[in-house]
Amino acid sequence: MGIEERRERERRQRRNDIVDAAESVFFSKGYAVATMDDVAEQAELSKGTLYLYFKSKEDLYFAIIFRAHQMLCERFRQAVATQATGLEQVHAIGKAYVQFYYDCKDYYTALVYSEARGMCCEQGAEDNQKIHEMNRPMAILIEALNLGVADGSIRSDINPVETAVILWANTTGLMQVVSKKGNMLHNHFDIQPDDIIKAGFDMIREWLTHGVVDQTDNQSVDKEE
Amino acid sequence: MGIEERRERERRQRRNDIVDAAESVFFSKGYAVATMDDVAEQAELSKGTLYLYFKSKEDLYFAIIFRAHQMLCERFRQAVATQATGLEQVHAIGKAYVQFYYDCKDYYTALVYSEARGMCCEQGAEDNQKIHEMNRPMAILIEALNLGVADGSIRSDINPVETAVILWANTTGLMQVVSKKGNMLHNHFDIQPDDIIKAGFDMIREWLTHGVVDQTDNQSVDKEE
DNA sequence: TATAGAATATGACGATAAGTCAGTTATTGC
DNA sequence: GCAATAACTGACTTATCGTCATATTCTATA
Repeated sequence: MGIEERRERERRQRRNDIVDAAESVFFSKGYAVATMDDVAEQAELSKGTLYLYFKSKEDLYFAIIFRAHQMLCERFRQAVATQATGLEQVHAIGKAYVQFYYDCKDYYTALVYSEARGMCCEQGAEDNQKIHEMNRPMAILIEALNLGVADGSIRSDINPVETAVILWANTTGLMQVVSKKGNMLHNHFDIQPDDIIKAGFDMIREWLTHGVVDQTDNQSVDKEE
Repeated sequence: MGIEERRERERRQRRNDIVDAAESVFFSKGYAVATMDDVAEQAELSKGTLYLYFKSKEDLYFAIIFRAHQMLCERFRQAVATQATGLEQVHAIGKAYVQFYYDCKDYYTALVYSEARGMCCEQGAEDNQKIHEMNRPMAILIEALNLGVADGSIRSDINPVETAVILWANTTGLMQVVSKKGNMLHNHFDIQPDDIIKAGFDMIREWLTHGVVDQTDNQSVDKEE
């Protein structure tokens, strides 16, 4: 009997509809200002029903954050797929993160919110499935670094896991600064956000290739002394 | 007549007492959970009085954030004062930031809150005095980088302002990751937060000194090929 | 010293919004 | 058709921010 299955399917669908409504409301008014009544109205449901599917307003935001993670992951996967060497994969991941910021500011904000809350480890995500899902970006980065060390495009004296954490930290920090202080940097110091991002990426690339012997291209290879 | 002056002094004192009370309450219960009634009780004042000195709960938190900025600045100044070369000054600033995190977790949290809100430029700080004060850390960093380029301890092909922004972004990103995901990193990837911090600093140092000719010490100088 | 007026402080109250729950409606199995 | 189960509702409770009419304290002056 497929009734149970259909019920389950409809339940998932309804849940999804609620997240859609929440997204539209949270993104347009802002999470803090938006109310659960707003979401209920948008979803054409009563407020009580929302609480049958999500245990709190923040839990509902978690669902949006999870979507953001999945979207980012998908972009990372695509970025990696287009590049042959580990170094270029790492670079492509970084670019994908920046592009994600420009394309999906609201999802990016949700991601930052989750990082600021220290999710994807202890609270919020009870089941291991989600924990794994949320560490996926890091895993992709580690893979790319491993490949880079193996194919010789990245210096071999690094610890891929440590390096992945550092690159992740650098990139998120960079985007955080650009997104929150971009205007100030422009007004007070007369520098363009894009230049900052480029310089940050150059630094990483230079460091990752420090001491690497050139093979195919002569791009960003050390030539001193 | 010094009455006006005394009034002003007492007003400042009262304001300060309120911030003290708010600190004790916000830090022990957490900003989100703490209520203005809690603060009022701790300050031995009525809630209404709080609003004579601060226009909102968040405004009161701003005052704490400002204290945090001042403390961090002071530590940066001291860090710089103990070092002779620009490179070591930069390193000392980074260490001071990490130490600030370990010594003053609550103030650090307040700082992160302010950065996440994109303060120290548009909202929150109306007067230019405070804006300047809150960009001070960056200014100190730029100074150190300029010195480093001048004294030859730092490579000369960098833009000090851009570099300061990048180093700031890297370091805040690093500490953010360590503070929010430290446990996860330890449990899932078996790496120590301290190792991450060290590796991140090593990367910066190596990059800053890339191509620099050794002079007095042989620490962290390029020696490949 | 007595008092008008200014500065400061109070706490009950209004407004808003998260979260609950007793009751209603829809669906399913028999 | 009907009992049982699942899904849904919206009025209500609770919590807390911020306000404001009122009260208190302080100061200058007669």
